[in-house]
Amino acid sequence: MKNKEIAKVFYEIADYLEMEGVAFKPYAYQKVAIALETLEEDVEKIYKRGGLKALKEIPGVGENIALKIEEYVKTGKVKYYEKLKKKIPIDLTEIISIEGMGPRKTKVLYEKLGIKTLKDLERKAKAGKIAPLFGFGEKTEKNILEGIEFLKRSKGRFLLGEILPKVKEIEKKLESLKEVEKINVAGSVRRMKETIGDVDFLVISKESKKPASAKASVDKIMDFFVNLPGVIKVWGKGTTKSSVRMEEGFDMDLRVLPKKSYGSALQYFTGSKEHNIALRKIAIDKNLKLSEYGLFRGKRMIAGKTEKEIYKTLAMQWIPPEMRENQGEIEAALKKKLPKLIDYNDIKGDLHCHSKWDGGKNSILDMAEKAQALGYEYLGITDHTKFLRIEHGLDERQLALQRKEIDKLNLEFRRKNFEFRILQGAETNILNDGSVDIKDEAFKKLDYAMAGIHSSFKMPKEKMTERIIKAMKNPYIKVISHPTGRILKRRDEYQIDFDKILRAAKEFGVILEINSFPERLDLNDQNVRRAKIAGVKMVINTDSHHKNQMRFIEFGIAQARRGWAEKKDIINTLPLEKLLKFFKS
DNA sequence: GCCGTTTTCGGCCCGACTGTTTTCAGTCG
Repeated sequence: MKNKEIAKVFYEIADYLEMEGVAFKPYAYQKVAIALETLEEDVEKIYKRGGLKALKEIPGVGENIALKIEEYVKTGKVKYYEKLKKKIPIDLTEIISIEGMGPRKTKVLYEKLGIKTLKDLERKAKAGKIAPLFGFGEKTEKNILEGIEFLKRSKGRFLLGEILPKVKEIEKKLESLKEVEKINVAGSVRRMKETIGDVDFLVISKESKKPASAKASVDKIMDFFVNLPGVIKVWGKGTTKSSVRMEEGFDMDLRVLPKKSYGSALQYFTGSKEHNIALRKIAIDKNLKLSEYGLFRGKRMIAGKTEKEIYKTLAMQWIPPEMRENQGEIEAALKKKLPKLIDYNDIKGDLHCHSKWDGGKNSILDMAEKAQALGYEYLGITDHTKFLRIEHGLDERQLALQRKEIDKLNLEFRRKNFEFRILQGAETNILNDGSVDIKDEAFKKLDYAMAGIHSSFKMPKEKMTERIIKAMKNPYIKVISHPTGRILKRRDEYQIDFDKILRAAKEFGVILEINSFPERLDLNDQNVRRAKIAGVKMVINTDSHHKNQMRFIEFGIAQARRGWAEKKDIINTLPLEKLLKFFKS
């Protein structure tokens, strides 16, 4: 699947063109990059099936871009892009990933100071060479250094959302080998942590009586692993462990294990380290020894074939991987008081989705059909409101028109006896003074409303907290979307007093969102836990701007589980009627 | 560079914020 690679090239072309000050073209390239990223079908297949003509049917693809896609499919390169890159040979993507740096500033720094990489940038900023430049200043220089620090803190880690699809794909391939009897992903991927360092696969190879054939079997698996598409470097290849680097930049390990200690190895390699240390202490207290090879009494192995067996032998409940952070889960498991976590198929509907009305990719009907395919009972359309002009925010008149469309679709569903309902919500904007940007009359006609911060992120803590709480007091606001505003690997959360926010949420019956978007995951696991303890209800949404993003719900559920949330804590596990009642209360 | 239920040419990408500009350019959502 080359869609993502080509999208990346187009994104970079857009940045380069923007750097050159070209008007409108960057927009066209960006648009087509987004279209490619969310395209379900392999663009290479589309080309092979129908040539340039078929490519041009992709929205945003015209004559020129179709030719560039063709060129990439055929040669793996786009000359136009190579030319741009040659003219200004800098690591553009890396530099503009710093908050506050864009293509134009990058160009100035290249021309005046010869800055090509992040390293150059850091050196020059530290030497105070940037502040004196025309158009720059002390503050810009400071922001650049802070931005670099922030990037360093999250460096070497990848978003779960970026990695998991790839991991699942590889897992499937390995699983289909006839030499593989069992395979699992361990490590932080299995714990569904928001960011991932590297990926660990554990495998049992098919047992054989003859040592020679057993060895051949392992060799086969290892060969297959180090030759997977996308492997750019093989760190090592042995009979029990192989290690590779993928083109995306992350490393993967594969271990082949004996059947009898598979459970203890899975437990050990799933971690977290802190969880394992605490667990081993419990084993020691019972005069046992726990390692990746098994649970031992003296020299005798008493458990290890499965994870369940290990926890059980330690007189504990089995602990879901998402909880294994030594944050109290071990004590709870010893007392047999683990919460019954929300399950991956407990969600009855997605209550934060955007449609074509506000510049999303799909019509309301498209989104509804996807929701039905996911087995949902309802879908909440929550387009942006008017303050957000760039997102084509809807005004009161457009909301009324949208209501008509939704009512019509619902009528149609009823006629066909579909047990499905589209709800009309809105994602309104919390303005600087805490008011929201649509009139009360418009709120009254909605099924529910959300509010979120989309501007002025850098307010002082007190003011920002007050701003959000004022919005919560608005009787029409039922949900606060992405409550802390963080963007992983890019931006910290805004300054808020989260305890105060929780108290207000409880007092005014406002629901906090767990936004499933891989870069957001906001609330994060820690805040989910705090909200649960405070008795604040939550909702797990995807914030989809395209129907294919609705699958992100998995990541939100995972964060909820990491925050110990149960079904009863999450309002969109409710069936439709109960949900509507809840919104009315 | 793309697109057309206002257009095959002329629109698309708006408004707030920030920092450094004394009247505005760059960045972000």
